[in-house]
Amino acid sequence: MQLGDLEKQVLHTLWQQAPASAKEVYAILSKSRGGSLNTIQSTLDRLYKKELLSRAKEGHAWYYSPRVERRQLIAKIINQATEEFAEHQQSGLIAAFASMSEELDAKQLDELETMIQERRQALERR
Amino acid sequence: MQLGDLEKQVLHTLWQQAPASAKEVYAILSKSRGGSLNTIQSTLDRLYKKELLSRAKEGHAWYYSPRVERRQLIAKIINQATEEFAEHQQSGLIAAFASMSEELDAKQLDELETMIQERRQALERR
DNA sequence: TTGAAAACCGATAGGCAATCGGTTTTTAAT
DNA sequence: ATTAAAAACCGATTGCCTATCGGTTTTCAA
Repeated sequence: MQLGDLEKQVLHTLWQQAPASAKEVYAILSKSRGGSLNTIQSTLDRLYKKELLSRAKEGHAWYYSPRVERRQLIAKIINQATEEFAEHQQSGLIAAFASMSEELDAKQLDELETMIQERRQALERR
Repeated sequence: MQLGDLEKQVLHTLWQQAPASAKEVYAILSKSRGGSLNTIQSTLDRLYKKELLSRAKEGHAWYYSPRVERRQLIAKIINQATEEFAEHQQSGLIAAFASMSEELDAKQLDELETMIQERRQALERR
């Protein structure tokens, strides 16, 4: 899943505001980067074909929405990275922890444990 | 940091066995994928220019070694992914956890906590 | 000194994001 | 129904990067 610069910007835009038409996305992004509406249109199309966006016709324009949440995409990228590089396949997160724990301080460890507790409770509640 | 297929294979090879010359890497990889020695040479060169490998001359050949550990590269990729996509910048690992915790079961949570404990002890020992 | 080994250089192919002009389709207003 | 505007769609182009490999130069050791 390789994403170009503009594709990322479009995704960010839609995570903030969706659904949105090409014109609307263009209105937002053209301020910072110029370019033409057509460019935005074909980028939306590419993302749609990559199944990262869904779309529905409303009036005469397509309205696009992200098909994955921000966090899901991050998770996907991490899983992919760890699959490709980790020695033994394990859950992406476990591999990530193994790779990154050296950089963590006590406070961050506390944070993680809090999140783990929350997750445990979510599991129990089922 | 975009890596092609062959570049990944070369990295894997060197993580298992380094330092190694182009010829040695070629000897290993040609079994599974054929190709020419020159291709391996230029791939090593590209990785060297990307500062993922170091090299030293021994005899008349360069001997290459990884300049980053496997886990460092994974960590780098994760940090990069989270920087690009996370809303608020936080430690890559914290963001990763927030993104991925939904997928974890009780056993994996246990594993993580064990690793956290280990990390705590490593911190204390300093 | 010379022949082999390896590095180095340059060209090419293939894939993908970004770009945008031009054409077709759709829609809404008259 | 007609038509003008809006938007989608199509296709070409550019630029970047990996992979590939032939050919040339450099290096080293016998």
